[in-house]
Amino acid sequence: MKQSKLFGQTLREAPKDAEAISHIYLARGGFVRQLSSGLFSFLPLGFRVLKNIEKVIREELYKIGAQEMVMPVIHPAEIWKKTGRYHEIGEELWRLKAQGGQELVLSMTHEEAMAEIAYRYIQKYNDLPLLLNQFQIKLRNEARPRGGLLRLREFIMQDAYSFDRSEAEFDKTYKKVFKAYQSIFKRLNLKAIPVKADSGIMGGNESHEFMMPAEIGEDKLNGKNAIELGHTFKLGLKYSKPFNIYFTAKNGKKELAIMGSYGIGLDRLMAAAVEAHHDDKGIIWPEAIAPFQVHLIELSAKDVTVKKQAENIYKKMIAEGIEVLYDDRNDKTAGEKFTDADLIGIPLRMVISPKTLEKNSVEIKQRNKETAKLIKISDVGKII
RNA sequence: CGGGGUGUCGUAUACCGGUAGUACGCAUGCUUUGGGAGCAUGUAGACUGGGUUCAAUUCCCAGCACCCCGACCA
Repeated sequence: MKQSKLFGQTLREAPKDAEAISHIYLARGGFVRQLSSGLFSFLPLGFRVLKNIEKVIREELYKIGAQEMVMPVIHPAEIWKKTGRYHEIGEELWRLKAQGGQELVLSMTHEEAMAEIAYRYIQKYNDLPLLLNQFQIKLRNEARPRGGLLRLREFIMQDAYSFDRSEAEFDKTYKKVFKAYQSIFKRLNLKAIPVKADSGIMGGNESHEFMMPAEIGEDKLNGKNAIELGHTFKLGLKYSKPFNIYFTAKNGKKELAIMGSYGIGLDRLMAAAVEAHHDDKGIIWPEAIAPFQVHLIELSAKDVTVKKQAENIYKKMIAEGIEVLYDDRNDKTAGEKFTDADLIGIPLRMVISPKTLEKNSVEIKQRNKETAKLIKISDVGKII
């Protein structure tokens, strides 16, 4: 991607409403744009991060056999009445009506919608165990959205649902997802401490929250603030019963499937990554989710050779499938390019200028390191 | 939902009961290019409604929006 064409703009000043460091940097870097309270648009840079987060989660869940699908965000109120949650949940559940009067709700989570599917398709012993996953919008009529992306009215959630034949089988599944979640947070270089939690309105037997210590967090962990990155639920028969999710066991008898659900908020995870990885100049993205792998910067002035070399390197990297943001802007000074690069936070910065070209080299610097070093242009391919 | 606060160019802000200013951005030109460049010329703004007043962006009231604290929270 050529930066001269990149949609979005870095800002010297954060919008005055932004208080959370993640909100400030994501807004200043041109990753997101607030539409309204708790509602954000993702600009190209932010969207790339979001998609990378999705990719990491997808890979880890795929490893444990999750199948991906997707369900609607508008549900008939009927299925929420079936479990009683239509009346248990207050204003946070958005309710609306279709033409003709059908009562609908906006999905704040998908247990009901999933149970409705499971009821139809789970029939025999061999249909289980089953683990289904989706990335889908969640809508919650929050009394108070806050902290930029930390608490939203609309957000993208990875939510997986498991169905098992016995408690023992479910325990295995639960542990597998639990481990997958730990792998996900590890790949994002986030410290996520699992703690037993109240399952709240989700019901069921037990749940675990994955908590990341952070000053801005709104949850408590050993008396300190923390951000909830994910939540896993042992739902037991809470949804299986009202939705009659029966399978025929080996002995020919009908038995209820045991259900679990597992969720990670992608937007919040993105904000948490910034909260955990930044300095006073900007974001330091974990490699796994950085919007680009390499930030190539040319400081050519009027030196056409530098420009040409930069273009060459850019094209080579593209050809090799390296995700590179190429700062080809002619009207920006070195200082401004560096400042933008620090703010945007791509893990590896590569500078080519008359100075480096004299030595047939480019300068590389990791965003999280202080020192830069020169490498030969011919060796650029090996570094990445 | 209770409490508090704030609404001025795209962004951050200043001042003010009587002509709304600055910086950044953006545009054009010239100069410039290793840590947010210089000069010049442009561009663009008072949340909405009502009240007080000769006159309201400014004071008062209401609404709306946003932020913060709390309650709630998958």
